[in-house]
This record gives sequence, structure tokens and C-alpha cells, in this order.
Amino acid sequence: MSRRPGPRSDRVDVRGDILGSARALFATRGFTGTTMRAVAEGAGVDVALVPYYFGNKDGLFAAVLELPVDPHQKIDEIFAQGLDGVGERIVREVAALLDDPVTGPALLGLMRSAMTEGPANDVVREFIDNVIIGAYARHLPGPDARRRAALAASQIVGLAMARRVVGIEPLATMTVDELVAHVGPTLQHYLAADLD
Amino acid sequence: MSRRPGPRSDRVDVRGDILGSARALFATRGFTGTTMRAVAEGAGVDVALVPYYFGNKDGLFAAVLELPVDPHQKIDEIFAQGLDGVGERIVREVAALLDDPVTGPALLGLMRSAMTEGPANDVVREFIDNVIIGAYARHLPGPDARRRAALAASQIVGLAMARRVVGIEPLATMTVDELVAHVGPTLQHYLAADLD
DNA sequence: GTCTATATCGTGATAGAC
DNA sequence: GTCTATCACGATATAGAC
Repeated sequence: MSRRPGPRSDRVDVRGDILGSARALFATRGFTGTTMRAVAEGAGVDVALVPYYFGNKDGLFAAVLELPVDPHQKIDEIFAQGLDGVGERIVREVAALLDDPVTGPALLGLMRSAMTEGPANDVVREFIDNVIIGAYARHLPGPDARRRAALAASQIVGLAMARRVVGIEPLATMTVDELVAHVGPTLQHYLAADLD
Repeated sequence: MSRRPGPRSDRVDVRGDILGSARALFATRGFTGTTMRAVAEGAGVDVALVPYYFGNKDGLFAAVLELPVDPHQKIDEIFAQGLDGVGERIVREVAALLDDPVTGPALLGLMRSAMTEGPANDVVREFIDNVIIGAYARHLPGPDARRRAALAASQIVGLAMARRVVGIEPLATMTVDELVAHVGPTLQHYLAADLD
């Protein structure tokens, strides 16, 4: 009663299933820690289909890096309401993205990959540097816009790591409102305070 | 003219050499990314000596985790001068530790390992949670000492990642004095500001 | 398009000679 | 204490049957 090779009629989006499985695994195990076997098993397909669709492991990773949200657009939305209270809105948005079942794992994967050496690191560094920091800086006034953006980014990344990666208490179990009350002012200061 | 097995007279601290090689590799490649073969090669010894001295890879990692500085003692020194200006002193100390050729790589390895899943993560989480945060909180007044320490830690980790791991400009090339001027006040606020 | 089967390599770890 | 030799395992990747 064992299956024979051939097309499967009960399956429509094999590529998408592999992508979803890979996203979750890269997020929890990092780049070197996730095996193509595990990705295939998670997607319910055969191992050979992974290199078939994505060439190799790097290609799969690159495909996963196309995040389910457009950071550029999100940042524009946050700044559209003015510089006033922008720190609070950023914390709220970051917390929401981290808690979301699809964007959360993707962001964790991004951070984990940023820690590794090799091809994954370069992709991630370029992404953060050009896309994220650049988008923030574009909305800030003055010649030190980029410095302000970088400082804010350092606090955001540190918060995300403490809350979801390492799991430091009480940051990990704080409500979003508490988070906003504590680190919102820090971001506001970095982004919009008077120069020293 | 090939060497034969047996004691080597030109070598004194094999265990220390392995430890040094492992420290550097864990720092640049993470836990799963460093092979015992690479550690042995880096130390100029045979592969078999690594499990011989440290049992297994986990044992080697645990040995490396005994950092070349005693964080408990460093933190005590920083707080010994009072709560005033403690934010500035922390930034200065962190920057110095990151730039030091021996403690810097060790700290990077610590952070990289904290990102991975598996046994390494648990060791590192426990270490950060109990030793680092605990040491900070012990010097702070009030019932929310731990929350203050965790918030400060999140900014410190974010700064270290931006400056040395990801390499975000201009944070990566800032002078220590500039760093102190910008993130010192943030730490001071987290640790010593009036309650909200 | 899908899967079986296999080739090839590198890993961690151990046994035992010297 | 040190090193040679080798093991068992799991990884990526490919060739080819259906």
C-alpha cells in the first residue's frame, strides 16, 4: 500500500509550504541550525523538493528574507502622524510585529542570522543598514538624522532580543503598555530631543 | 621525518591553547558553527585532545564561558562610586570590554550563543539572567530594581550588537566619549530616574 | 513534478598504539 | 599525554525511475 512516485493531487502550494516551514525553522534554529530535511518534514514534502525549488540552502534563506511586511511602508505610516509621540508608536508597532505569528518568527530569524558569520550575515547587515536605518533617517530633521536613527535602532534591537530571543524577565512578560511607558521615552529622546 | 606519538616538549599549556582557539571560534562562528577540528587546528594540536581535555563539545563551551573577567566584580566596582554618573561609567566599561582583544571576542561569543537554540542557549540565558541582571539589581533601590536592570541590559546589548556584531554606522566608529554622551543618559534614566 | 536511492563529505566521538 | 585510525551518524546534493 505504499505510494509510488508521481504528481500529487492533494497539494496546491508546495513552494509556499516549504517557505513557511523554512521561515519557522530559521527563526528558531538559525541558519546553520536548520536542516533541509527538517524544512521538508515541516512542510510535509520530500527533501529533494527543497533544492529543486530554491537551488540550494542559501537560495531558500534568501527567499525567506523577503519579509511578509514592507518595513519601508510601516515606518512611513508611523512618521506620517508627526514626530510627536513617535517613540510610543514605534514600541507599539515593534511589539505587535514580534507577537504576530507570521512576522514574529521572521524577525527572530533575521536577528539570529545577523549574529552568524558568512553569507547570511552580509545580506542581513545590508538589509538593516540600508532599508531600516535609512527609512528612519529619511523622516528625521538635521544633519545627524542617521545617528539618531542608529541609536534608536540599537534600543529597538536590544528590546526585541531581551523580550523574545533571550527572554529576560520582566521584559519578556511585560504588557505592551508597560513597554511603551518605559522605552517609548527613550526612543522619543533619541529621535526628537534637542541636540546636546 | 614524521613525528611519532608521545609527549611533546615544545608545548606547555595545551589546554590553554585549545581554550583560546575555542574562544575565538565560538565568537566568530557561534556554537554549532565551530567544529572541534577547527578548534584543534587553531590551537595547533590534534583533534583528539579536545574531547580528551573537555569531555565533549558542550564541556568545551562551558569552559569558554568562564569569561576572562569577573562580571560580578566589575559591576560592583562601577556601583561603588555611587549611583551618580553610573550610566556613563557603564558605557565606558562596556566599550572597553568590547574593544579588548581578549574579552571582546568572548563577549561576542556569549551574545552569538544566546541567539542559538539548544544547550548553549540555556547556559547563556541562565548566565545573563542570574549573574548579570542579578548583579545590577542588587545595587539598585526599590521593588522594581530588577525591571530597571533588565531595561538597562536591553540597551547595553543593543548597543553591543549595533557596534560590534552588525556594525551599524555611525555607532560602529563612534568614539567612546560620543557613545557615553548619547547612551549614558539613557542608562542613567533606566537605573536611577524617579518612578513614573 | 514527485520521489527513491545513493554518492560524497564533514561532523562528534572512541579505541587503542606508542 | 599524544596521536593514528576508525566509527556511526547526518548533512547537502545529484541521478534517475515513475
